[in-house]
Amino acid sequence: MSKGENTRERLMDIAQAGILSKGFWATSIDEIIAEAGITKSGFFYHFKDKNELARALLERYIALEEQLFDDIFSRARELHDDPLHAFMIGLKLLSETMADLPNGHPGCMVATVCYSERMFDNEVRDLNRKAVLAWRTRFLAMLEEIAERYPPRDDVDLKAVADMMSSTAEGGIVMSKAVGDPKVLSQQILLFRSYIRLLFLPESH
Amino acid sequence: MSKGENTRERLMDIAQAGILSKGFWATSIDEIIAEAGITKSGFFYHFKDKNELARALLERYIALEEQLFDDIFSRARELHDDPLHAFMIGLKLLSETMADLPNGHPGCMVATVCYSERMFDNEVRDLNRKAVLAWRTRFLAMLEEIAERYPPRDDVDLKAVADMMSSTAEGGIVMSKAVGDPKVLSQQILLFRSYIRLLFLPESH
DNA sequence: CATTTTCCGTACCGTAAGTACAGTTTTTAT
DNA sequence: ATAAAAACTGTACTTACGGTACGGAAAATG
Repeated sequence: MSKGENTRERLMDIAQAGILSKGFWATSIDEIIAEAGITKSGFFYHFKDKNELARALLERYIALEEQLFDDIFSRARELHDDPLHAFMIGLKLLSETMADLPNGHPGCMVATVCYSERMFDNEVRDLNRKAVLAWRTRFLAMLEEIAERYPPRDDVDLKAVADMMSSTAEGGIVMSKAVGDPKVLSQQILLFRSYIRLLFLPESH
Repeated sequence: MSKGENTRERLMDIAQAGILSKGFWATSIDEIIAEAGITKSGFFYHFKDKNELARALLERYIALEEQLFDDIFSRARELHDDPLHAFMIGLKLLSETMADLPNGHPGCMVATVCYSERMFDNEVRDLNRKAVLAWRTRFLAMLEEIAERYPPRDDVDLKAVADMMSSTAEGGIVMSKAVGDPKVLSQQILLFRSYIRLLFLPESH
């Protein structure tokens, strides 16, 4: 990593920490550059305005999430060949990963953008939309494979069930932040897992 | 309603619309007073600062939500005496109510506060926490009544299931906003309903 | 009719985003 | 070693916003 890239990453780290706890427009550039030990001109050399900072942060965040999902669900598939059981294992791993975050999940950049959408340009909003639709596609593929082998016990739209994974995460993060209890998020993921079990797993009499 | 209260309400209406679409700190006082046709001094007569505006908005929002839940689930109980079926009817009604919102759900003030928590004082954050805990209590009571008659088919913490109602709503709102499709929220509520059915309703062979 | 409530007008302060632009240091390629 | 490109610094400025201070006026109310 070149020196320029290094500084850029550092600025983004500092910005993200502030943004997820205080909100985007409450995190000042002055504050970011003070912590980074750089001047304002230096900041604007890397990002032409705050919107570009937001875009960069969102892109990086989305890529990291994709990586996390890839890691967890491919690991789960290694542990069990059946798509349903692998998915269940993956959800357990995900729940544990979330529970192990020292101060709870810091917040989702996607939700941050949603709750101040008008302040970002079309490019940022579109990036956000595409990330969520990519999650939908990812989980829909898993669910379709599951549904082939295990007929669902309720007439549901699998696309909506795929969205439920993301929705559970987003909702869980908000709830965790609201009540100040990091456990709520992992608990909600486990409840989604419980739903998947009841929806697909045949009753064992 | 006196003239003062009237103006106060109008200011809050304008502020809320801006806040839910742009975020709290992106909605300027100048912008609010311009739309309300009032001066800055007039604004600060009603709210000593923006924090007090946030507190007032949150209080009003929470009260309205409580009213909505009261209406829907008491109406549902009128339609069916059994707690499980009444809950299912209530969820259907809630889903329809959300689907009927012309431009989709405008956003949840509770989530807005969560995603800029450090910018609000303890009073506002505490108000937020209490509202979420009140939702938990409300739905937990319903679920306990259900669980008495219908033994759950999975070993779950009913408190977490109660939280799942709020989590589904919060997550659904974020997802709806992200993909730009108001239907996602009502869809997610119906999936929560599907979970409740599978969790409590005995299999009909 | 007196008083309180509900505002208006104006002037001001500090902070933040962003611009402009010239100059300087540090890397990197040749 | 040196030229060129990359990564900044420094200063000065503009605009917008949150918030304060304070005197006064219109309007509702008892």
